[in-house]
Amino acid sequence: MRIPIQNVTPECGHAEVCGWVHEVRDLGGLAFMLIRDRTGIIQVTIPKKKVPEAVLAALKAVSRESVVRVTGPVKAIDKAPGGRELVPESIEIISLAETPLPLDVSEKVLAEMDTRLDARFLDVRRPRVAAVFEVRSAACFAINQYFHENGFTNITTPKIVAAATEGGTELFPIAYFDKEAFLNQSPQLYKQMMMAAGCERVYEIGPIFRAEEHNTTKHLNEATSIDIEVSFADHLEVMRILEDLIVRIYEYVNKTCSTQLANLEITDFAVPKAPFPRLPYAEAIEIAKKKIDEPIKYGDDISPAAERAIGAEMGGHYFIVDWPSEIRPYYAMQYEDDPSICKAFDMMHPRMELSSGAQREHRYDILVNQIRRKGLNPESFEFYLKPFRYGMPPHAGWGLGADRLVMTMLGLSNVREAVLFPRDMHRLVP
RNA sequence: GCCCAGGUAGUGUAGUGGCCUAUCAUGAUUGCCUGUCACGCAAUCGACUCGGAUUCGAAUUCCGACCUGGGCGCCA
Repeated sequence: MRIPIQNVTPECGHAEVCGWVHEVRDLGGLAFMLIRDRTGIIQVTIPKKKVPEAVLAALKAVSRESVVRVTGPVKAIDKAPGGRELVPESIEIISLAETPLPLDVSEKVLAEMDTRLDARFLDVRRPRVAAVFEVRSAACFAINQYFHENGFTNITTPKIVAAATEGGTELFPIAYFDKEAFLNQSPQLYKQMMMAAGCERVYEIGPIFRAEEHNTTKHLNEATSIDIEVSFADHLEVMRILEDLIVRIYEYVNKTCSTQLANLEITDFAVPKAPFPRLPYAEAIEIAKKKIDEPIKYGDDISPAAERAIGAEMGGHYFIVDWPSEIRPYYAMQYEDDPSICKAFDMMHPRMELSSGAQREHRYDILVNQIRRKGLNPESFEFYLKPFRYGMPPHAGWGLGADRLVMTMLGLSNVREAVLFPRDMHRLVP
């Protein structure tokens, strides 16, 4: 029976371990072989005069990163790493790795991102890389748990859609039998439709696709979005849900991922505190004006430099609220007393935007007017507008970038670090 | 799409016109070595992205292509 390496102790007496050959050090009459599985590394010590002929043959034939099965007695030895070692009765080479390797798993020489992504399967063998995806998995678990505890229904919406439903971003066209179709940029319209379906509280974690030719460390053409929509809620209520969720994710990672955080050399993991500050857009612009040189005025989008300047001032997660209606989508609800601003918000990490959301306009006539005022034709929105004519509750929601969440939580410099197989302008393989 | 910086052994690098038969590290191969833990020692192997131009001479300068990193723009 195979034992995970972290569970191998002298008390086991005898053990069988399976894993990858991390390193071999041959001292002559004595050799050391380090075996790694996802739980840890164990030293296999081979006194050449005392082990079977077949073990010597395997030692000679094996290459780094080959998969092996090793059996033998476990001994407590102070001078061995972890205080224990395995003396092999048998070493079976299950899968011999070719040499040389496309990158150095033992990290003596660090590879560049492009090289790493080309051989991602080897890259992820590095504990510090695996740790990112283990933390990402823990975060996903915390998210699912939070939503289930809070009465949300998990939904799955189509990723193949007929038309550009929101305008703005470029879509990827695909061949769909004899029709034109696209990869969906957002589940926005579908989750709103689920409000008309009476589901009241829905969430989805899924891929979104954007055909923008951007070339930055925080944009990808395929991203993972965490989306919610809540009936009978306003923007303030879904903002509370969002900050609550962020705190929950950080707490859960902090509680369950100490090994992974150690592998990532993160010693100061800080759980943010709710509530996050609410910074009106107009004030955000004033901060940016004071701190950076470029010309900024009310009504502009917030540039990356402005985002960083405001983030430095705020020092932690925060919301930007009360956005000008003209720079938010048609479906954002405007304030009754001042229609020039709307009930939309962005949730920011000091480094970048993580989420945006709003209370939606649920009143059919007003919504149609807002579509017109954006210069769009309501007739092409019929599939979206139809549910609003048959009993649509007031509702609000947001979308949160999962990749950026992991990136900012772990202080990664490039969003590609947080995605197993990132898709950008240049990369389609593997 | 624009701008900037790059492309040298499997990996990561040094090298600004001749001293390059190209540096160093890591790796691979072989040999020696009984407590390594980035083991050590010795030998060997392995590279200038592609095409064109300038020049007596190009890794190095110029032009073009392709590729990569970063910034900006774009990004419901």
